[in-house]
Amino acid sequence: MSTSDSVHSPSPSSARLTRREQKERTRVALLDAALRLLERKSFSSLGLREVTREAGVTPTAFYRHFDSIEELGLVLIDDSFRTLRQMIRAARAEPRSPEHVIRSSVEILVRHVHEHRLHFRFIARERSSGLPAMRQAIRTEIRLFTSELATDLARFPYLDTWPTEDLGVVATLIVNTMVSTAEAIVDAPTDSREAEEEVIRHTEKQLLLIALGVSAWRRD
Amino acid sequence: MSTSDSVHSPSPSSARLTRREQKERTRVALLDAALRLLERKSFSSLGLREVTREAGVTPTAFYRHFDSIEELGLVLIDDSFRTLRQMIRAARAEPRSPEHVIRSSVEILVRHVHEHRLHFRFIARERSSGLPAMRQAIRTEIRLFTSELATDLARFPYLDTWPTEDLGVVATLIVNTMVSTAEAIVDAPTDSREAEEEVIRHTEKQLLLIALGVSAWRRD
DNA sequence: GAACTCTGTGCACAAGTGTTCACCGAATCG
DNA sequence: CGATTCGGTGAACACTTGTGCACAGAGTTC
Repeated sequence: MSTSDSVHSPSPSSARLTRREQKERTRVALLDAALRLLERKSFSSLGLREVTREAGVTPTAFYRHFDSIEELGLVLIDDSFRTLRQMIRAARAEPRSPEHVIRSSVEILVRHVHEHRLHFRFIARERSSGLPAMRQAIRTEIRLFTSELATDLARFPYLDTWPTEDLGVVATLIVNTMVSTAEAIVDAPTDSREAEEEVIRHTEKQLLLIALGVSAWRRD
Repeated sequence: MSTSDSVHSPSPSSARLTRREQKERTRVALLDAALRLLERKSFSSLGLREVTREAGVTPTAFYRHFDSIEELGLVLIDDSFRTLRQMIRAARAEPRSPEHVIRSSVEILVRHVHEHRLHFRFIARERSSGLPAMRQAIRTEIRLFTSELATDLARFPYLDTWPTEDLGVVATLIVNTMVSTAEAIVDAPTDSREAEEEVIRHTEKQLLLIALGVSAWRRD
């Protein structure tokens, strides 16, 4: 039990806190605790008391921050997708020489999955299992990402003449591949470097295959 | 509450039952009840009492059939994959003219998802969320399917010269696409015919794209 | 500095959970 | 037919859960 420190007795680093700071501190403590527990459990089996116990807070304190665990879950999804959007922005900012776009995209994905492992794990878990509200939120977020990718694709020469539907099909295929890759990395044991290298190699080949298919598409 | 019929008072169709029959009957009643509940809940939040209540049986009766709910879950996975293997056998038995292989494969997948909606839903849910034992079981089953597909691919002309690793990459890509499609269909509202038509059309295009990519692969 | 605000506490409660036990009645067996 | 087996019941247990209420004590405001 390492959670013996009460929230009331502040850590030695910060002598005294304003109320806002204090409240925010236990709020993130609750969110972190939940995320930590969600590494091993699914959200639907997550208990309010369980979270507060992990956070080192009484159950009743929970209600000062959230009306229910569902609400906390939605905040968690929001946070998770915030980091994912950061990733996408990073990927777009990258200087994109066409021949290295695949390698660098996969590299960025892998790095972000490692840096925000718990967030990705949580999304992967709840994507097809969670409460309807969560699944909906996740799905629309992924859909949004997909359509952004489609408009990005439309900027490439040759692809700019494609109908939007077909661009969407390609984008969906790419996103699905990326999602599978992310899930594979999250599920893989943390230490096995070579297993991950294999996943990366496979993903790059799959994306290359898709790219080849695209360039052969209307050549009949 | 339509579960008022006790298991003890046999349905009028079958006057008297042997003990084996009777036991098997409540066993499948438990499994069916669980599967029914799992359409709306995730397995980790499934309670023993909940299942027995839905099945119209006392909680203690459960232990006459399973040691725990986890065990019931594994049986459920087994059953689910039994139907999936049926599907694969059906797909392989189909006369496979190369130009229609995509259309017929997708058609078979869609039909089976509809006929065994609850099984597919269950697998989709627990694939990335369930207990470790379940996830492991599901993953190895999908992996097995993938490698079978890879050996099938190796029988095609032109592909028979490919290294097994690359065949595996292609097979994985195809299976991922199929899994995504199955999930989309299971999640879609049951009535919307046009939404499903769109999913089918997209899937076929994606598979065609992959096929094109494959045929362009070593032409550099 | 006094009055107030608010975040966290402690206690209580009803409801639900998994599991054990003795028991019952009908199918099975000698 | 009598004895036995066994799939079901019902009551009881020790817990855990979510939630409500009164209260404490530190931060805030006048």
